[in-house]
Amino acid sequence: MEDVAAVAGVSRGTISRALNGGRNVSPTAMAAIRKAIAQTGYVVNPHARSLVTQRSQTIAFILSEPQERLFEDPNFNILLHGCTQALAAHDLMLVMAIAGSAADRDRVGRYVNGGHVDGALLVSTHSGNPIIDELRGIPIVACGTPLGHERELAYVAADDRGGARQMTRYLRERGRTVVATITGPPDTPGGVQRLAGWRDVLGADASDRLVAIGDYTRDGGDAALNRLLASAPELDAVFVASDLMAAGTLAALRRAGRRVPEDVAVGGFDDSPVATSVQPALTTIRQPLLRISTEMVRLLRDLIDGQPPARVVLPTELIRRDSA
Amino acid sequence: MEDVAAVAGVSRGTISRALNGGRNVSPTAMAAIRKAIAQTGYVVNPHARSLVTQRSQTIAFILSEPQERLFEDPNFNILLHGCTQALAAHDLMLVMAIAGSAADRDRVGRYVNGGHVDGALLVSTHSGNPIIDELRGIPIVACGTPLGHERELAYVAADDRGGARQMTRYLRERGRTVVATITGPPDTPGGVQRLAGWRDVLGADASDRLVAIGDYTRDGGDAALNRLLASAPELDAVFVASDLMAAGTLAALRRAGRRVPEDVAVGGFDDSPVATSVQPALTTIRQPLLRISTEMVRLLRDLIDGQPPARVVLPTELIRRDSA
DNA sequence: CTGAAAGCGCTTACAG
DNA sequence: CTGAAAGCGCTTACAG
Repeated sequence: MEDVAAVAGVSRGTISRALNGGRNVSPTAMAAIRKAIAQTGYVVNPHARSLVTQRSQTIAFILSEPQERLFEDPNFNILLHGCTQALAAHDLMLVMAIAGSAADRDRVGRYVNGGHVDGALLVSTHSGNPIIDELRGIPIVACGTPLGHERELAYVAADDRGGARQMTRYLRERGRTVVATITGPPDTPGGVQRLAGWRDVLGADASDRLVAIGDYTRDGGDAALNRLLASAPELDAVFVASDLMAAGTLAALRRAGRRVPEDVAVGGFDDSPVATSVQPALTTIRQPLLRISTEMVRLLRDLIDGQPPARVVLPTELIRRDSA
Repeated sequence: MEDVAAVAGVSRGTISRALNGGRNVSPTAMAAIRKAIAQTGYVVNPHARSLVTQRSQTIAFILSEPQERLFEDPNFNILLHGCTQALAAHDLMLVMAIAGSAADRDRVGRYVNGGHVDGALLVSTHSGNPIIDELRGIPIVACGTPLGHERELAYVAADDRGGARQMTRYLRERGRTVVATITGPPDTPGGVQRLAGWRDVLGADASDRLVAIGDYTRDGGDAALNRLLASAPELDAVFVASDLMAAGTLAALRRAGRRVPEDVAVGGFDDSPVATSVQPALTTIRQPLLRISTEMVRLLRDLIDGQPPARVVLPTELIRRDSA
């Protein structure tokens, strides 16, 4: 910077002003500085800048899943990609923070609280998320309803309940009479709300026999369907709370000799890449993940700018394919 | 830090020494400092530290794919996860950098050259990668052979050619006589080397009729198989250079009324999650992605420590499932 | 083993 | 519009 100042014939203070918005810099000085920067190949030292501004221009993307399962979830990719791009548009960088184990949480907590980042995007499905309590004073936006923290935390979520209603209604409209469901884990917002949406539509027909609890994995979906086949063998439709589980369901139905959709209609949730990779392709509920990403970033920036935490719930969309 | 010094009754210099390895700090001082830190809740300011050490303790994970296709590739997840964890083990953080467009490359180049990171992990399949030239003087380790930069760059790769040989040999040993292949793009190491491995085994039988060029996408695999069906309708086996393409191949074969593996055996490459999600499950070549991740991090740390660039090639493994 | 001091490279009131 | 100066919070020879 000293060199640039010398070449441009101005003081370092003026260089700094030119670099930061150009307020109070004469056109002449501006031009000289520009030329001097090009000539010297100068780049600002981010640490020196951060030291005084107290801003790092980076955001933590915290993955707080005990099993680190999110890494197998195709939704995660879209979210990560979306957030990275949305942040980049504002010249913010994303740093990955995996907080699976207690030790990880500790490390991530120290990192985040240590002033490395200006805020955090929190991605986790389970409630009672222990990392939240370790993050003190830093702006946070959660992805999905943060069960148990709805009040304090900003978050962006898809309309899980509404989406579940859409799908269940669709299955009934197609003439299905016994619509079972495979849920997500009961300690996840999707697990709770997608089940609630199903109940909304079935009303008095929502018997417990028709409910199997899944775990958002393919194998879990497979196993859950087998349980349903035992408790409600007459079922002719299943609303499965995630596409990945629905893929397992499809396999289980095949083994059981039930055709999809002829014998059993299967409706998924997510519209993740697996939806089109399985056979038959899944009729499902699309979560607007890209939109969720950009909204998360918007909310986080607002938070950093001192605005109060906000919540955004985004509508879902029914995608018709072959499984129902 | 001033506060801690006051509470512990020592100078800031001593605190700093205690924080950085504890060299030349008496046990008494050490204990007092520890207590003072706990009492005050002190955390070091990373920017101040980086300003003097010239180290940021963070590494860029650069995704340099024109189409940003890597985000749809399940291999990518494993790699990202593996790298994040391997870095975490050394208290290094990973920052995502997407360099798809020219504008992105510019941004990432400025970021990386600006001293934000201590090194970079470069993930990209295509050669002639323009970002490489923008990264000056910073330690880099590439994932996969960086075509055109093999000499200067450190990299970690799976043994593509050897793996292709394994698979082709396997198909022949199973009694298949006309083994076609669907390749990756010719400007990617996998595209080149997996084809070479196939040629190694087929020798004089490696007719161009049996080769279709793919693009590592599902649809590309589908289309490529259709071309093979036209140029070599008698084929009874296909070695497909990626599992994702193999998934497309399976779909195309189904439409063509050819049974897998009875009529046509299909061998994939990667052992990515799709391999087990398709029907029939893919016989494939496993790339040791986790191992690749840890090796990349090891090499990068060595590089940062001033050692010369090294190359590591890791063996692959044949995974037998149902498609061949 | 310890403290005083210089210095890392910026930004930002402040006075002009 | 501009420059001189203070200060951001650390680390690291240096002298003791």
